[in-house]
Amino acid sequence: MNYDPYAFEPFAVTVDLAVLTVRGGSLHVLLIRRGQEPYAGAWALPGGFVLPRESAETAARRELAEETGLPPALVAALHLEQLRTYSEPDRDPRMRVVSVAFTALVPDMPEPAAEGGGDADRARWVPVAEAAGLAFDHGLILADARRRVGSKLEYTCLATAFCPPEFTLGELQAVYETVWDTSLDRPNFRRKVLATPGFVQAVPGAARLTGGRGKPAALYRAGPATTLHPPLLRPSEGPTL
Amino acid sequence: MNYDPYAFEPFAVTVDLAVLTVRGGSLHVLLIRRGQEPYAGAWALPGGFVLPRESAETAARRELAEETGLPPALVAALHLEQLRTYSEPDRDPRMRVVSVAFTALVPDMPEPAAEGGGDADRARWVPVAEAAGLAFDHGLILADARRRVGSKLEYTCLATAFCPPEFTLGELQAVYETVWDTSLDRPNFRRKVLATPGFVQAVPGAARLTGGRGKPAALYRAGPATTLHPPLLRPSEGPTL
DNA sequence: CCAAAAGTGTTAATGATACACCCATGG
DNA sequence: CCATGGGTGTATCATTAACACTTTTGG
Repeated sequence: MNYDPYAFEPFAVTVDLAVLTVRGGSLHVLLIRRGQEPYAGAWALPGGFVLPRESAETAARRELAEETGLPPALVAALHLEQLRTYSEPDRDPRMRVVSVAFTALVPDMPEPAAEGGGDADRARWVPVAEAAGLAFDHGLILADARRRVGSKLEYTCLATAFCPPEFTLGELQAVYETVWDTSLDRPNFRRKVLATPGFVQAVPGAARLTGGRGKPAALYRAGPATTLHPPLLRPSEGPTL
Repeated sequence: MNYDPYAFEPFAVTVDLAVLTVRGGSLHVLLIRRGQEPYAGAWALPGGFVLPRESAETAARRELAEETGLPPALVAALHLEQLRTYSEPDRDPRMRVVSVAFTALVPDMPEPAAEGGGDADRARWVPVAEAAGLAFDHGLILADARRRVGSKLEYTCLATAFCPPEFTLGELQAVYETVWDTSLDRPNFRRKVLATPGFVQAVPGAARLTGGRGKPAALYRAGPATTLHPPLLRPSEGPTL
């Protein structure tokens, strides 16, 4: 164990973020269009270098704020979770780059471009189904993030992170249906959610007209619970984590 | 995004391994006694530098083979899984070290010291209950590993990784009871395991005298399944992952 | 025969599934 | 008044949990 800082070819340490949201019935990911080689013109996950005095978590929030126009308050509060670290020697053609990948879940929001600032004009929400040919190994990272989010919905209360502060049970169900790409039985979903203590809390008296037509739906807020016991298993297939 | 390799203070990238086993009714972790400062004399997780042309996974197996006397065949085959990456700026007092932590599960085996070679004489199995005051942030890593393993037992077939190639259902149940620190109902455990296709496969005709007394138990091998559907939930508390 | 460990059976409670049905709103 | 989405009720089935019981071995 030799700790001379210059004993080895230096490693660069970066972060990459798979920021997911549910928009109009399909899962979207926040991508940046690359301006330089390699992969110039290709879409990539937002990310960048970890600075000498930063943890990876801190760097992830900083890069997200810099590269996208997302409001700082949202970036500070959003649910950020380590996915895994990607360290294949040739994942970046220029030098040795080890990247710590994170997953973040956000409610639907306007295009980041609208907010402006920094590199935000190159950031866009892209349906994951259309996110092929990403730069570096970002396609792999995105696939891992989807798998992870899908299985976390089963046994955690994470789905509320995809919803605005106040949401209807129909919206919450749409999150599950979008991420899992299945349809769920509404009455059963509703009972399951309401039977789990601390998953959601009713907002007294409030209601929202969802799509113009139909009965106004009651509003709920995310509750204090973080785990789902027993879990809400998706139909027929097994989680892979 | 500047990719000059020397633009930043260099980061060292290391791996740390939380290698767990079940021995005599309690969970043990493989530790190395440190020979040099800092933390000289303290126990630490095995680990070391990622070399310039290695992935973290490769480095983890190499370091494990070098630092402990574990047989190379076992090291090559063992279940190794990324836990998470620890990147707090001051986690190592000497320089900036980002560490990718892994968890490995192995069946009970002799003390690595007996096998000799390398630094193996400083490696030992220590009950996790007694593993306090570890070097660096290794106490945190170990705690994270325990949590992760506990919740993976719920929804994966991973428990067989703690068992020798052929094992009894009593031994498998002991793995669950040891990791979760609970007791399980034997008939129900048995039914659950046998009802999950591909979890275990009976070894025809074979039987083993477990503790001298009692009826000989049938032997099983790990099956091809990797996930448990529905999960085998531990009594009363929620997983944290 | 007794203790210990493996293995089988039975029942009640719990949770999941699949529906049928009613309510409130906009057009 | 009807289409649409929200919300309730209920019968049925699968899974779990609790516990009594039988079997096979060593001392």
